[in-house]
Amino acid sequence: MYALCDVNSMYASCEKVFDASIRKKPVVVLTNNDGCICAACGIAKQMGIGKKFVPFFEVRDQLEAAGAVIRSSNYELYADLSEKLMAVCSRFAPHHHVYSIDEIFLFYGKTSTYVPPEGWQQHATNIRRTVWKETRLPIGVGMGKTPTLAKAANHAAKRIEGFNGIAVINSESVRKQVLAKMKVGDVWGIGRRIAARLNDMGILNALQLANAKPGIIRKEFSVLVESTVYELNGVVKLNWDEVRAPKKEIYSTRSFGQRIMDAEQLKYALSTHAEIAAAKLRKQNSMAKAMTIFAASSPHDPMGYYRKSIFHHFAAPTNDTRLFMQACSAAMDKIFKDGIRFYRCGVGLLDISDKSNVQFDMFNPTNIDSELMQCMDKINNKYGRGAVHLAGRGIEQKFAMRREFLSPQYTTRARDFPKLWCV
DNA sequence: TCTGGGGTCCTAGGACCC
DNA sequence: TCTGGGGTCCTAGGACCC
Repeated sequence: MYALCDVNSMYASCEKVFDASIRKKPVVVLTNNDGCICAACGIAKQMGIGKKFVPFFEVRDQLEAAGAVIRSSNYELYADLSEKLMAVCSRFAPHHHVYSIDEIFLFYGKTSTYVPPEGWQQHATNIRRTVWKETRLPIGVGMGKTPTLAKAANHAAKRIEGFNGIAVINSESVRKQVLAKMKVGDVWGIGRRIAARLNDMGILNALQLANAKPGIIRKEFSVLVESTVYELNGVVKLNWDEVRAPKKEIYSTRSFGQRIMDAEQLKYALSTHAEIAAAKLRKQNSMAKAMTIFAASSPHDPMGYYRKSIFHHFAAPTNDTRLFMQACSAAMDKIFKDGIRFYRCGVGLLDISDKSNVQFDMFNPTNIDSELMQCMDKINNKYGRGAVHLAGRGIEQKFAMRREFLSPQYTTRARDFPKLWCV
């Protein structure tokens, strides 16, 4: 059995955890740089405001007229609450995999006969109640025989009337009931494009997709969509190891708070991304043998779109931030161009392999897992990202994010700790 | 002011080489 | 009858997810 737990409009819910005064108001959270809307609480959704990924400046007036509470992304807060959430959920199953900041897969083992003493329905209820009690985050719990069915159940838990946050697909009748009420585009792995083509073929809901002939789906689309068909029928195609497979590419990219036209600042930004991506790489115990480094103007820039990327090979697989930063410096000459209003930049680590499979290179000893990097990771994990960093990313960064509506750092900054007991 | 998210995986097609 | 390389590597962009 698989379970998927996820938080209802995570970012908006997090904003409500420490601020009781906004719990009954429509809350809308913006993306980095206050660019777009990325989350809206249930109340806001009911009012028809807060559509995901609409540019903020286009709907600002409408939101203010509706009396919405507007917040910038307070990523430190969400990450911290996410960690607590994952700790609670993971207590309930022998295996877990954190899938995103607000989603966790639970796996109860291959033996399909296992049922918890209290039964699946009650088990799911217990997870949901415990999470609410210990974190004050509302979650939906979906369970099914495959990851895709667990996802579908989770969708039903939140969207289909009568489920109230919990859905367990453990019989044919429930499976059909849930899938019949689910639009094919809401199935995990079916995006806008494929959904439109499926609709043209007369496949409108998830049950119709489940009943389609796998061979035909494979021919029309891909092996991936074919796997989805099997999974909807309870046949596991995405086994546990695949669900938690290490990443093959790791990126760190961001748009700037303000446009950048200065070479030094661009280099600092790229170095910062190298640092972030490298830490992610080490966290999954991998090494990278290649890297892509890019910077670009805005696609909306009246001067025209400029984008330049540089591909860099390392002599041997590495996870050393210093080498990644050197590659960024070397790429600068080719990427930077005077007069370009740089809007975003980033790096990607490619050609990734597991650390344990990497050979020590006697001519290039920097590829070994250095103690310095391990030490940096330890300090940063304990005191927060950037507690220590290499000088290459600059002391004074001028491209900080725009976060005009930031809530207090309730959990990560001493002076912002909630003081509700004084009220 | 004047605004437009971030991450991962996959692939078509161009550049380059022999 | 008509046609005329093939392989590798990188880049840009699409598709999907949250």
